Amino acid sequence: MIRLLLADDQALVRGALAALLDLETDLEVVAQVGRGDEVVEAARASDAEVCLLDIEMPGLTGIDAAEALRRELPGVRSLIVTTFGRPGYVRRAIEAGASGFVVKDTPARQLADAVRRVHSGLRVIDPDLAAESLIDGPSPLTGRERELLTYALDGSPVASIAARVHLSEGTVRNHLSAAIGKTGATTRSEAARIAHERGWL
Amino acid sequence: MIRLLLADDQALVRGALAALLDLETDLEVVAQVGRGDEVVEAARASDAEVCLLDIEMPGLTGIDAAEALRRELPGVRSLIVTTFGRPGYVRRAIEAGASGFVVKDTPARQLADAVRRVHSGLRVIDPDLAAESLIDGPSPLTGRERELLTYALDGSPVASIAARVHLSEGTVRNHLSAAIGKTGATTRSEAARIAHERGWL
DNA sequence: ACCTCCCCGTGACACCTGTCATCGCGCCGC
DNA sequence: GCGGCGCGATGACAGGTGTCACGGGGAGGT
Repeated sequence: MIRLLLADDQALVRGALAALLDLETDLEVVAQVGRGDEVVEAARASDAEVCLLDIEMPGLTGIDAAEALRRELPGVRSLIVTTFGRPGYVRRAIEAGASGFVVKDTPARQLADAVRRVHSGLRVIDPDLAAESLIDGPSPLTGRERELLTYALDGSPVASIAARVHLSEGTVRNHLSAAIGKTGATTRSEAARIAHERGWL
Repeated sequence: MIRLLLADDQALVRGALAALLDLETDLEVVAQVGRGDEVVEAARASDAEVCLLDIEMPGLTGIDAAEALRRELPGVRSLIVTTFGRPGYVRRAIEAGASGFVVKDTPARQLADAVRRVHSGLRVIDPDLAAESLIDGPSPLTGRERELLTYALDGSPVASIAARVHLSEGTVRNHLSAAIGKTGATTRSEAARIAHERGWL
């Protein structure tokens, strides 16, 4: 009997996944949480063996939760199950110690298998995503560029970004100009969108 | 026995919802599709009574699918089940003839109840969303403004938008300026983001 | 020590953008 | 018929934006 923890902020999806996995005779959902910062505690309390983690969650990212799990409960394995197959996510998930990475596009019947493989110590990574994350490599953005791009995501003017980070307007424009060059964009908001799609933020 | 059709582009979620709903003794999932433009055909072939429709799907929006269902198979009721509780979505869903609107945040056990109510002819609408969609009213955007905002969503410069719709650069700027005023934004990409969040696109 | 890279800043320049006033056209509704 | 409104367009202007050249400082590697 493999003991599972589910973490997804959408209650309906969480409950549905639980129903799906409980149909398998060798799997048992022993905990469900809706926030990333409740994962470690719930995993400890429920004595889970494998944690299915969504990435976009309040409190803590699924990737950060995987890292916390590796640190606090090294015996527990994590499997990232997410909507977005952003190449950068795969890389960061693996670096965070996750044992698997599947997108929510995969057929339902393959999920249980993925769980079993992860439980037995194997790595499960969506092959298309693995290839994609290899070809465009790691993020070329520096720390500042990444930060400023996240602030540019909503289309704020440079002046308000500069105020938020306590920097000169010129400096902000310089960093963003560099980011625009690295993403192949022509506008800061286009650059922000591209970086976001690739999981660089 | 209530006959259900599930439409969601994420295979895992679709399968999981099927598992969840099949646990109910009075419900039966008789069809599953991953595209909006396959809904009507599948509903007819499977003789479904209630259709659970996600909004964001390839081919056809869940809202448009609901409209097509009302036109082609008036006896079939639709229940929108979506990730995003954008106020404008609720309004458009109701106008398209949908009988219900729930977000994927709702507890799993309430979904089956929502299905039963819709099947019995009642309307099921998330109360918070209903209130929200009343207070900020219908979209104030004109057709052109809406179209240009969708092109502005990715942060394209005005010049490329103008080229795509075969309009003068000045005209595009005028329309976008109007949209910026109506959304309370200060930048076209901020306006695009706001309009998108409210379901005006 | 030297080089490289990231960070922060300034100044200047060309270009893009948002706003406004003003025009003409066509389509409704009253 | 006349006003209102959406649509397309032009011109002009202030201010925002992207780019480049050039500084200086600090951390890390050889």
